[in-house]
Amino acid sequence: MHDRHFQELSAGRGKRERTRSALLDAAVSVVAEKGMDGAKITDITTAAGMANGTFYNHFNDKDEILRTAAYGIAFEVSRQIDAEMEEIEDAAARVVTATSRFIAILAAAPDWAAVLLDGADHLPEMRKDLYKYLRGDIERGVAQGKFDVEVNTFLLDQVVALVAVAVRARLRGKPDPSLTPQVCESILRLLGMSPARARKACSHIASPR
Amino acid sequence: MHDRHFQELSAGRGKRERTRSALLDAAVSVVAEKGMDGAKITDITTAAGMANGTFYNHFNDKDEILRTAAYGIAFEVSRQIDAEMEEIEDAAARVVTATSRFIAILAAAPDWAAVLLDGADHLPEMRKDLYKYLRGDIERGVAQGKFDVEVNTFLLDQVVALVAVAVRARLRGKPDPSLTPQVCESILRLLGMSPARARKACSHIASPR
Amino acid sequence: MHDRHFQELSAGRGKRERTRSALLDAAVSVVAEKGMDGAKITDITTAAGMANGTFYNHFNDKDEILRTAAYGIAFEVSRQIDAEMEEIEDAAARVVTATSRFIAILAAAPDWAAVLLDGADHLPEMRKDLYKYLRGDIERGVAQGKFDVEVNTFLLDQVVALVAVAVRARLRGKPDPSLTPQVCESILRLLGMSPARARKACSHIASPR
Amino acid sequence: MHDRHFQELSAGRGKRERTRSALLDAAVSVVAEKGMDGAKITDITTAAGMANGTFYNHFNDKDEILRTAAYGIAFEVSRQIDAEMEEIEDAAARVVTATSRFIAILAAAPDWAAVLLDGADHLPEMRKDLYKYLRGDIERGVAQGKFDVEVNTFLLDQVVALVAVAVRARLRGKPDPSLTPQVCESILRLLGMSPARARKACSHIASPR
DNA sequence: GATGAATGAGTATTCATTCAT
DNA sequence: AATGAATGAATACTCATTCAT
Repeated sequence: MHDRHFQELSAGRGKRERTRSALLDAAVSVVAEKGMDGAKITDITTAAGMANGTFYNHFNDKDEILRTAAYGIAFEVSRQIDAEMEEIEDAAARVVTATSRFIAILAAAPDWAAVLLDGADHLPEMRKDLYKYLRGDIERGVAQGKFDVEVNTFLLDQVVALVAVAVRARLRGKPDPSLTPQVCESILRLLGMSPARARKACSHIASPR
Repeated sequence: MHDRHFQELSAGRGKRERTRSALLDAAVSVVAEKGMDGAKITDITTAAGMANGTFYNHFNDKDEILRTAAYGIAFEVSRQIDAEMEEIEDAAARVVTATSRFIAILAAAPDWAAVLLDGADHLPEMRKDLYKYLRGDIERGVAQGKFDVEVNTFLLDQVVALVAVAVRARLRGKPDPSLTPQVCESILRLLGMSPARARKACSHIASPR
Repeated sequence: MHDRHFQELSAGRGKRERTRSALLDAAVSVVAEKGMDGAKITDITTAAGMANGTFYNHFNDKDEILRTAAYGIAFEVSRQIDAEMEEIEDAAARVVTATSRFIAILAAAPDWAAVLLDGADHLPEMRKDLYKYLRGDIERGVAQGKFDVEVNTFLLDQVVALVAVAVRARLRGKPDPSLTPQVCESILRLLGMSPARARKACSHIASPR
Repeated sequence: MHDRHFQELSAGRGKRERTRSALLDAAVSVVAEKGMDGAKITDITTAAGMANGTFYNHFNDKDEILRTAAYGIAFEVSRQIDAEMEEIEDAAARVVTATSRFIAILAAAPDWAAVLLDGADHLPEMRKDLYKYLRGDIERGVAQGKFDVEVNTFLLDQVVALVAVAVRARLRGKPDPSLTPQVCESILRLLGMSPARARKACSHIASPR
């Protein structure tokens, strides 16, 4: 959520940790601007206000810092969403909440969005964790009789793809309050809810900002 | 559908055309292997069995050849699908046919799939054409009372994303006959059909290979 | 004096000669535009409306065509000047006439000027012929008691340099009627005439155009 | 005056400066050997005993290093000549001294001569500074009644051309003690002095080496 | 002879990575 | 640990020249 997420995490820890975190934060902002392929080591160290050689005191190569940054962000986003979902029982509500919160968080932190979207392509392992949560909620919905769908990896891929479309649209254009409800409805339809119930389940969402 | 698609198109034409086509075919196979960013001019000319300088007799830069290749493939795929859809009136059947044929064609020509998937990211104009067809069929379905959905760009993005997920899954794993029906069902659900009708509309599909 | 000087020379001769001449004329205009270093074989053949391979049926390399073109032009310019000087006896008048005619001819044929100026740098042998004429006139002037100077190669270099400065100035700027008289005066001064006599000897010149 | 002029200037300064200077010195010697057009980045770094990539840590392109080198040399030459001219009042003596010192300096540093001669063609701005000094001295001579000439850019071009001829001659052949007096006389004649006075004003010059 | 496609050596430039200070 | 200069492999692109048709 913050431009200096990693530095905040390492506050109080040793100098080494702080330097490392500054590089991670710099990497995030550079990737947001230029993409993972376009990000150069020099861009990152410059953004961090350091000499380029410093990079290699903390990371072995570009891949390592990008992976670390992407995982760090994915972890933080998961953490935030988890926290807000603790008390929600209804599976449809859980899916809707997770989706809308996910979009809201990334809308508020476009740099993170860029890193996660780019990371999803370049770092296939990253999806796995995400899938665990998602699968749980969907299976819960099937058990509750709310969803009518076969739960498999391919389904999860589809759901994630829809969320990604929404995030990308959110990044690209100006805020559109109907975007989040739309994609939530789509997901619920995908999971087997009728259009009417899907709409109802999404009616209370306010798209962020 | 063939590894030498462009060469076949140019068979009988002059030497210049044949060389150009050989480069296009080489580009396709290189992109399939390394992606658009990873494809180097040298890779392409080597794959085509030519000197690197020859490339520049036919294209100005990587972008030009990749764009040409991607459009050429998109055109051919569209042509094939179009031909098969001429007589289908029912919008749901049209969507299902287009989707399943699209997946089938790309499953049989994985190199093409790679180029189109990569091209969809790098060549935004390429989506536009695709969208025109798609939008027509979906609007027809709404008019027919089959679909219950607001037709906008964001919706088209979602549908395309689902198809892309299917193609990617198809490329990645071994053939799974349930994959195409699954994604067709998902799309129909997205468009507002009930799970039951969606399933029925997809029941006759045989996933390719 | 003409854009197609070499073609005119070869008119009536065989096809081979005409093609060769077309290349020479093309070379002249390309060199005028881009300089000797900047002129590419392709530029020349394109300007001549031929395929690039044709070039090598007539010349071994770029150097050869440029040298041939430069010599051809130098020869033609010499010829014209010579013709006009036949009857002039007075050495000062000869020098003034040769200089002013030289400038006038090149002012009327800027392409030739570019080739000769560029050629003077790249083709040191070219100067030799020029020097023979010049030396004769200057020695005549010394014999006539008009000039007061030691005639050596270095002196000729100086005279030629002054002429070149005038031609360059003529090419660069808009016509200035005082330019030719000025440089003629300079040359006569260099050769040992008093400012007053030098001026008088140049007073009748009209700078070209 | 030295083969390592730039390195001497930067002696004692940081490593960065020293490397940069080594490249400048290398550039000077490469240009002396092959000319500005013929000088390749690789030639320069090789001559400096460095990897080619190092070049780009210090200069953006060939133009930048050549311009820097040419200006650096022009500055040093100007500085040396200026120092020796401070107390000379007589305009003719100033012109003669500047000219003969200029030739002497470049005769002792042929690499510099090559760079300045080439630079005069490629870097038109470089002439401007030179012209300022020259114009001042000539106008002074006119005011003193020593020179009889109209002072304009074209005149300066002529004077500079004569000096350049002398430098080139000096570079080409073996030392000729009469060369410098000769060109000085020529210049004074050009400026309107009589052959006799011109000769006298140059009589004391000893051509270098 | 003319053609023009193919060639490949030559050159500039970028950038991840190393390493002496 | 931090620095930042140096490195050199990788890559795009140009263009004189060759040669089969």
